[in-house]
Amino acid sequence: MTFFEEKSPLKTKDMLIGAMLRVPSEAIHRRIIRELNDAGFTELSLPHMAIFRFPGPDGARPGVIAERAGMSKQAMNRLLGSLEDLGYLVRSDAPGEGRARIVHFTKRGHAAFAKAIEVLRDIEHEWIAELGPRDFAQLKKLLGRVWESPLVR
Amino acid sequence: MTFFEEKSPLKTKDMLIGAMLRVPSEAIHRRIIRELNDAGFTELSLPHMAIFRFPGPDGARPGVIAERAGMSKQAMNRLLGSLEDLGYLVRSDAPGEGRARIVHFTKRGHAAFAKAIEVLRDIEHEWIAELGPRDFAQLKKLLGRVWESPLVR
DNA sequence: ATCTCATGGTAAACTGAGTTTACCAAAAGG
DNA sequence: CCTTTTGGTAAACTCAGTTTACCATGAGAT
Repeated sequence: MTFFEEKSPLKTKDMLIGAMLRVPSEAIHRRIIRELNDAGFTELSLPHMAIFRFPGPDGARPGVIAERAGMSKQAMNRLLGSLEDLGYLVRSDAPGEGRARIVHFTKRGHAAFAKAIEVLRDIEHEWIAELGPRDFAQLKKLLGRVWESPLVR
Repeated sequence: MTFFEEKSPLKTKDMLIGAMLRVPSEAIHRRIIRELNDAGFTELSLPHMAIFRFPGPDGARPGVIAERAGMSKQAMNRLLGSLEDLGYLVRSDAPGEGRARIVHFTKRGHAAFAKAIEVLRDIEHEWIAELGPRDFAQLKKLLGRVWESPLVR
């Protein structure tokens, strides 16, 4: 029996905003990884998503990517190293900027990132089919207002 | 410079539903842990949230809690063990149900869980203040429709 | 010019959370 | 009874992330 098949179903009216955001967010997360794997990017796993997530690492410096992901430069650097070994990206020197380096996707990296966005767009279409285009647009608009507010910092 | 102070600000119109759900969701997550810690529940950390999250572990069996959290029984059992050591809960035999056990909050566990819900309610009030009660209700309604749909499975 | 400091990156040791593999105990069902 | 199913537990292993430490470059100060 899975969580969602329990005897007394969980009522959305009892739910607070935390769970209501978390559950679909995690579902999307899992789906992206699965579809990426199915599409041939088999080495990509959950931690790599810290790199692939919006707005993507291309053209950014490792420290900035780490900061976006909310993790240490060291951890991020290791992740980047593994993705470099796997041929998804390269780190090259940023000329005339001291020790700074810049991350660039390889062809494979671009392909994977494009696939992730494609999956996300598929998901949006499914949500549109479920909610209707009007309500989906409204949902995104409301989430956009949350994003732009100080609530999320 | 933090992520949110970048030169060219990230535009919500470029954003896909994944990031729009993930970012506030993670912000809420971090906030709850921080406030729990500040309120004296200093030992609670991110992994424990797999237990404290809706609908809470009280009265449930370890396997069910594991399933809800999407992790193995073994990992969950270790987490439960640590929370038992910390005095947040007890696992007792479920009489007449074989090897089954039942988790119950202690006083401290109840207090922590209540605090988490309180923080969530505070957050909801802040969102209401930002969006207005009408739009916030609309947001929750839309997320509720997503929850009840097959999209999230 | 050179010294000092700030910045960005890297490396190694440690920690800790989760999976895999394996096993035990109780009930159910032939 | 013997086998299967269910629920829980334990130990070894893996791996991601932090802490601690260090190196290289450029900028500003004296």
